Amino acid sequence: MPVIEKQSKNDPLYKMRHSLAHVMAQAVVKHYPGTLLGFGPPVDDGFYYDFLFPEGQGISDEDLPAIEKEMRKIIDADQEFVREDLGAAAALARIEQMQEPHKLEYARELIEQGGFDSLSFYTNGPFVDMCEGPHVETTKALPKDGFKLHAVAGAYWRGDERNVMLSRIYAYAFENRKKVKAHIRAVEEAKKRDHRKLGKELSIFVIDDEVGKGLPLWLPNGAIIRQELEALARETEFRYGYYPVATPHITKDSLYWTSGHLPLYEQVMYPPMRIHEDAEAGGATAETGDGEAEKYYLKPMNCPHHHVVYRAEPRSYRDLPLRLAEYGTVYRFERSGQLQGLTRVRGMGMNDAHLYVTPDQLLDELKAVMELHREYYDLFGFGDYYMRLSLWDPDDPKRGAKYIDQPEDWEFSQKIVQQALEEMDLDYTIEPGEAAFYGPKIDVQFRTVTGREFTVSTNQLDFAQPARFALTYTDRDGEEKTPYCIHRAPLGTHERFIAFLIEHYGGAFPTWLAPVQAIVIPISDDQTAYAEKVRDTLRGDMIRAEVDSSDASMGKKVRTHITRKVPVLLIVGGREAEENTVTVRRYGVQEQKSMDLGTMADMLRAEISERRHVRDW
RNA sequence: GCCCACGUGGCUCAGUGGUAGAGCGCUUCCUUGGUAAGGAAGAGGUCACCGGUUCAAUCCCGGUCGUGGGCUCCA
Repeated sequence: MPVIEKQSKNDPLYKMRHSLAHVMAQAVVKHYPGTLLGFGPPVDDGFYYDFLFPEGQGISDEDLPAIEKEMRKIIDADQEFVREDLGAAAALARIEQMQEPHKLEYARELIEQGGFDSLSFYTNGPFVDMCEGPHVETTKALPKDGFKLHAVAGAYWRGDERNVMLSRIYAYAFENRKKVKAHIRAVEEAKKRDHRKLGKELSIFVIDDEVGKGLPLWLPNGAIIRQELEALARETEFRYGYYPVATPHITKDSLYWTSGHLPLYEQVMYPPMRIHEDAEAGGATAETGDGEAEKYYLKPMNCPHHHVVYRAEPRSYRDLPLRLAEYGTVYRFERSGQLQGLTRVRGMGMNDAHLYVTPDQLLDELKAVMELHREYYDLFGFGDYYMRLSLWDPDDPKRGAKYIDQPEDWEFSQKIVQQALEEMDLDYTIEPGEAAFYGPKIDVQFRTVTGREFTVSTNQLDFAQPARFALTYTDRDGEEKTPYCIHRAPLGTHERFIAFLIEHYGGAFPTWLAPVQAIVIPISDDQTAYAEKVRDTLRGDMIRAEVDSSDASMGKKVRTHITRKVPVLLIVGGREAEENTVTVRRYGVQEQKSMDLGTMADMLRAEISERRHVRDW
């Protein structure tokens, strides 16, 4: 079964990082007496530890070198890691004596709710920590130059913002100095592919204060990429039997009461416009205190509107599955600290669709949705992603508040979603308790070049919303029945998806997506007319071609357009003009070839229309 | 929103308690050049914004806004 397994704790790197975290904590407590401890686990590229500094004290990047120095002293001191197991009562007494309130809280939870009857402690030198281990034998086994403290960040105790905010110190940690250096270099290297940097260099988008944070403006280059993606979706969805719909950006509050987004989702929605139709003034005026005003919200999701489209006409089982698609623009009031380039924005164009299906169509439709993902991701050449199956948690004491509490619906829908994944032979992880409130989810996870994981596509099997909207179809037995709804968004949102495309290709887009597909470079002004003819020939084939008629030198022009990652450079001099040919220099290819203009145009057109992501001529 | 850092011409970044500089880009001129920077001249900044300290602030202090790294949440 292709379920992805989590990493082992006995991994030597895990032990080393975990032990270094203890060493760092010891160093921090020595420098800042009275500091309290939080958690300090290993992470993918090192470790962190959370601290609560004494009142009035804080820490910043400038303090890190001193802590590193202290850590090296501890490593040199060759402290032994000694494990001790204490029964519940003794363990609690021990922690109380340590005066570590966070550790105490966690220990109580482990004992009272986790059923632990003993807890383990690790001591190295003067430092004791409640910890399940394992650790290295002595600090001497730790690489003195294999770590680098690199960031200070705030982190709420237990990740809950109602709790106190701790100071987290992050460190990179690897087997040796060379590997740390290599990692830091890789991080620097990755920054060059960051979509924010390339987005600026390649004039794809801007985010301007005066428009609003999280509200990107698409420059012509970016708008072209959006159009190409929409064309791809339109064609693909047509082949898969979807119908397009279009719905408005703003909507009265009542729709969101029906859908259940109000009040549950309200904190993520822009506040409503309150509108009072003013007959005398012949327009609308904003109202504040008065209950007469109608409230309109910017839509945070497309599903309620699609449900209304479904409801607009009587439906028969013969109409199902009914697949309604829209690149709908939605707005979500994300907290300012969450915003990040194009990956986290407040206004976004979503590749959305809702599939209304009968129970016996569910499996095939889910599989078709998975196939659609595969088709798209193969087209783009994506390999580094995984599916995440989010289920409900029947053991959650608060499940009634978190989920529609209909166990038999959960059992049925989870089983069928997992079956679809299995039958499509996809790799996936299982995340209990992460489901949507109305059904299980399949998210598709990608990583940015800077290592952050994001959901690109989210898909849900919804057994609850159709009933809220009283959606029905007449079945063959004449009964009115409620359909299931599948939410799917394989291309996610334009914003996030294009961010990934920029990083995935390092800005060197496949020709079909490239804002400028071909640049014609005349060698001298004498060839301007021929260059324009070449350009116009290509434009006749709907190829985005331009002539560089600036008075820069040849070498300069070539350099400029390579820097802008234009897929095809066409050099035309006297010889080409005479022979009706072009000299082709492709991005990333050193050697060039001379080709007949018509032949070149045919090959380029084919590459674009087939949306090839490899350069094979 | 909260913690930490940062905010100098379009971009990348120097710099100083006495009101600013480079490279790239841009404009103009010369150059008509066969594949990753031809040459010259020029324009362009109330040093994010507001307030405070000071004889004097871009530089010091406070606040605001924005950006980046985290926490949480999510497409």
